[in-house]
Amino acid sequence: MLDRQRIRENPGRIRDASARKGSDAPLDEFISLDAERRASLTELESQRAEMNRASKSIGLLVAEGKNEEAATVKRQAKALKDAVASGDDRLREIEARLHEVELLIPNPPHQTVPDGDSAESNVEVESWRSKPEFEFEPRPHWEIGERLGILDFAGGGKISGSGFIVFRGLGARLHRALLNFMLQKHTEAHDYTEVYTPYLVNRDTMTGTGQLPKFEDDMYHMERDDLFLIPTAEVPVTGLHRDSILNGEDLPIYYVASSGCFRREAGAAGKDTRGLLRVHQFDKVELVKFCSPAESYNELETLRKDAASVLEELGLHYRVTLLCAGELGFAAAKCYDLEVWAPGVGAYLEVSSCSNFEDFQARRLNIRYRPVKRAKPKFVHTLNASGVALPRLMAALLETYQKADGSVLIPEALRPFMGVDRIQAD
RNA sequence: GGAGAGAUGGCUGAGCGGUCGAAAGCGCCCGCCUGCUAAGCGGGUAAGUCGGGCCAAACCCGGCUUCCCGGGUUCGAAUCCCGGUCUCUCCGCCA
Repeated sequence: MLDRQRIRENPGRIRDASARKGSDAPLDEFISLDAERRASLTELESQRAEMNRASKSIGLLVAEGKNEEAATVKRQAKALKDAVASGDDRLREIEARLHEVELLIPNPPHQTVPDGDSAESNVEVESWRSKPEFEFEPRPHWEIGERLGILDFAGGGKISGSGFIVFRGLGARLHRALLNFMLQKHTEAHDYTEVYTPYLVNRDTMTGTGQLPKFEDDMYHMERDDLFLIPTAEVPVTGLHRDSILNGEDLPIYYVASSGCFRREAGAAGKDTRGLLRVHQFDKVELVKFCSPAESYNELETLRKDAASVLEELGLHYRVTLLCAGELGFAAAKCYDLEVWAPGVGAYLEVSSCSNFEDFQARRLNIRYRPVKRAKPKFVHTLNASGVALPRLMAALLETYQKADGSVLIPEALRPFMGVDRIQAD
């Protein structure tokens, strides 16, 4: 959600920005509704002021015992009441429509975001180490996993359907080890506060971070309770400070949360879906920051480094791309993708999106802070990054550390969490 | 799931048809006092929005809205009535 005044004063700018994102935001409707709202608000308020004055004088007249005069004013007030009521209904209707429309306007991209409408226009900004060399043909993780008996795709399909996965034995332990490794890193080395949140959230929370109303089809929805399964911990963690005024001295606030993530992946059927590449349920460690507007772009850079440090410690080759405007999410102003190299699949896998939402989510969620004591509250900036998504990380890890004999070496950093230094077939 | 209690400003908490945007206290801010500090004294301290004071920011003035949310009664609702949400207590159920 954008500052209404910003749209009002610069509709052309916002229109261009939406176009860069490839969005057909209903700006004309917004502008006319906004004008209509302000006109009827002014009118209604003057009517209401008149009525308030009348009511107040009745109170005074009654107190003075002038009952006949009070009765006269009462009759006048009754007439005013109807005018106010109808004006109020009209305003409410306009406001509701205006709000619906404003929720569909995307966050404009930051000026450093390149133009473009496909992944080809993304800009690689960094690359860490190089692709590992193999003396044999590296296998994809689904082959490695099934040969070792640690990934059970059939089991997931049987109990839930395609796109659901079962980890077994050391595979399940590797899953747990990776989560613990990442959580420990972010809490101890990077000073994030760990939180554990609900996996089911209400409609308001889902709207606050921008998933609703546009992307309802991508979400699992519990109709009976009108609750949604979270697609990322970003949703509950960012929602944590909804409707509050934070103390400026407490900023920045850093949170890390490990959670299950649930995505219907409607429309993505058949695309990069093999193995662990695209599943309906996966675990992810998420980093979320709340900070002042002046700091948010610095925070974005450190956020990205914090997320990438996971890959570096695990010795996995990755690259960082700056997303072009057309690839940028609805709510983000700027976003880097972290892509880890999976030698078996022969592709870079997106394991983290590091985004600055500026005040877009904060406005929807009404999260503000006081820069200094007694100052007016301002909206915070919110950021988040995966640190990182688990299945694809595991895929890259299995493929990078596979050996000719089919076993997989466990990287040094992970051994304390695994208890073994290698996974091999029984 | 059943029964009961509650929801008021940054916090605690009073108010239970009119002058209440709301007592009092805490916290915070400004000032006074005092070698310094503490204490004391005086004052100020909710948010949003619209309009005006200047074009913008700060600030000031005025209107409107907001005492969990929605609806109703009334000229007038924090206060009365109805519905809902959440919190707490007890019972039931349950990992």
